[in-house]
Amino acid sequence: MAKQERAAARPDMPTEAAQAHRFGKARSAQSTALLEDYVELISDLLASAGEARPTDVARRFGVSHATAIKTIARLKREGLATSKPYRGVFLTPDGEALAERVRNRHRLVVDLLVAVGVPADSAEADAEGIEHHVSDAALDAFRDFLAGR
Amino acid sequence: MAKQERAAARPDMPTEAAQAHRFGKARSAQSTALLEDYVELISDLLASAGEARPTDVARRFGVSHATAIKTIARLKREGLATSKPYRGVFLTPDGEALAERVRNRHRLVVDLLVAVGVPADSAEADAEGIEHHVSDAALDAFRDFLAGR
DNA sequence: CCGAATTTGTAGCCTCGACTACATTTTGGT
DNA sequence: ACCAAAATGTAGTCGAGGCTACAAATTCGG
Repeated sequence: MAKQERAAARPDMPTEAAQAHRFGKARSAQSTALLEDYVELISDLLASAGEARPTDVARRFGVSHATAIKTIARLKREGLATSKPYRGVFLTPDGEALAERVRNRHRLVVDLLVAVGVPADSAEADAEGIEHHVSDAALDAFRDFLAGR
Repeated sequence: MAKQERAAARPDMPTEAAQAHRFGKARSAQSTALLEDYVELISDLLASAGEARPTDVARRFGVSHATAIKTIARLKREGLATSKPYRGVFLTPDGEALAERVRNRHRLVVDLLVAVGVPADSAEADAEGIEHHVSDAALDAFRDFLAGR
């Protein structure tokens, strides 16, 4: 956290609001993280198996099928996926676009982690948690860093 | 949420279960992220102002005081903080130790981001979300990377 | 030192993501 | 073609984390 701005001398400064905003950002990112993961996995399943079934999704995430179905319902509510009863899940154009963005970002994060010396398997696992919190500015920096070496 | 660690890791764990485990890890990290942030902020307030009051904590995080008080109650349940009615919050030794670890990790992440070219203000904001998902292996790598350049 | 403002605490409600248990539909083997 | 197994869907519960509204304690200004 940003304790660079010392509060001792000036207890109530604009930095405080900025800090609150940062925390809010980090928190709300978490609410979309699940949807991003689902969309990415569904996209993968569609590409590799031709279909995405709730049970497969559930198994991949290590959750119960009921949980997967509920989250898929949320995806549908958000306009990212479609499905008809007992017929598998598909992505809307919006869903596909999101999947693509998420995929690229994930790859960039893994590459960056590996580039600074994180072991490949750790990088893969860490990226899973990190990727949802990386800003566009950071992604640009990652790209430049990876290109210029 | 995500309080239950499922999909136990075994040597013969198939890749699918490994993936499920990674996701589970990322999810459960979220559940501790809030506690880490609170502990760090309380530690800062205690150091800079001599006391940590629920209202200050709430304002810094941009949440209602009721939410802050509930989370502080959880901190107490987890053995990280203590408080008596109307008398501010204090950290247990465990809480202080956690705050110290979190502070160091945050600094490392910010330094790493800056080192790979992320603008300082973005780095500070991004670190807020990222820091809770960085493994020890990655932190070691970050340290080496920062040292060797 | 007393009443008003501030702080702190409590209660009740909401959504999300997880679970289990049960019901229903589809699919596959013989 | 049939029945059993697998997949899918539904219902109800729980804790975390958020909110508002209200109640009680503390602190401050006059």
